[in-house]
Amino acid sequence: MSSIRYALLTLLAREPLSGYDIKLQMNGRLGPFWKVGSNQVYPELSKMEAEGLVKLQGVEQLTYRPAKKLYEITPSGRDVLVQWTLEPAGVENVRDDFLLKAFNSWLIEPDQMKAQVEAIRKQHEERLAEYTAKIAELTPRVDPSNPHDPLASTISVVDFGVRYERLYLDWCDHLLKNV
Amino acid sequence: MSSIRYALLTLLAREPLSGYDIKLQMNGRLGPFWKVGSNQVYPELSKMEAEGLVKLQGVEQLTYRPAKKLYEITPSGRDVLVQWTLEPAGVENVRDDFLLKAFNSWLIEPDQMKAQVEAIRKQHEERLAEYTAKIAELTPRVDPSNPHDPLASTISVVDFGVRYERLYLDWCDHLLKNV
DNA sequence: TTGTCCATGTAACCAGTTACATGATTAC
DNA sequence: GTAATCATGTAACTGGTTACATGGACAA
Repeated sequence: MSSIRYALLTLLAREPLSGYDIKLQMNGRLGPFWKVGSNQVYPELSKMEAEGLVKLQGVEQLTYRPAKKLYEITPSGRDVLVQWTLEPAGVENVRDDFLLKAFNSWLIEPDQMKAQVEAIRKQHEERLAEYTAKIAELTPRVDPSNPHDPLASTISVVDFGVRYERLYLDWCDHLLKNV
Repeated sequence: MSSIRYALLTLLAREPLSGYDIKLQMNGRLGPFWKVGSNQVYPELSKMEAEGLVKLQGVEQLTYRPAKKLYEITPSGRDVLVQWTLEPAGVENVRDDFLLKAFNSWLIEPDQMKAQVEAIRKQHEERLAEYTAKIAELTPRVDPSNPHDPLASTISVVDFGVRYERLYLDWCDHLLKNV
């Protein structure tokens, strides 16, 4: 897995953002993505600024509020991002505690397992609803004549999320039948 | 995400293993799981031994080879594992570099993206074949009369893997159509 | 002779989480 | 008066990756 560096550049390639904005976009649910903490975002932005991948576009100061530092991507930052995007990717392992718990289901009673599956199923149902709503919101705003519309890329990724949540629900149903 | 501690106990609950065996089982592909390095396994086993979750069952010494330390789970280790398995789980984020690259697809040419998708698709196809073979191998060995057969739990998890790889392939095909 | 397998382990480093700190403002 | 939001940042800790070290056996 690569550093969060590319995740930051990915968002900045679309629009100028502050560290705080980046945190919101990542920890909110624009796609089934990363989480980041402030301790990663702010130092990384400073580093990238020093390396010229990003530059301070301006500071928004609303008197009573802390100053907001808006960063924009530089041409060289964009190059680095494009370069990375073109590098071949590898398969990532799924790391999900619930899979490990399911692997241990033989240790517990079927009723207990059933309760566990139902609990996780509910949470994934909620995510599915969020992703579906997001797709419904974005789809009419895509410009189909533009092969470089970022929204189309966003939808592809959220679509992955929808498919993933559906798979999770199907799998849960399958477990419930066999338990 | 929880510590590898539970991953180690999960494997030891089924059979006594050495640190090396654990590494092989995890980094090989019994399920779509964790990877671990020796630097995590050996110290963690020592810690767990000190806490009485695990104990040294014996040492296998084949003259010319390094001594192999076999650990087995203790009743208290089993308790801890069962307790953890019964704790409610949360939804885990999918963290896959390729999703981030797909999110950047608007930055590159459709042809370049097509090549990227085809490359990752191939790798996921291979994984699917592995998982399918694993299921075919395990299924006839399950004891259906035993509701606590660990093999059934293993199959459930590998089945998740199969479904996941199918989803990935479908999604790739969908991308290839729209690019 | 170069490399891989066996089996243990250590060292150095990078990534990620949780918690804390500031300080004004708004909402309950 | 308590908590949340905005926006920056630091500190301490845990988790994870990569590389290295030993040393005999065996295969290309």
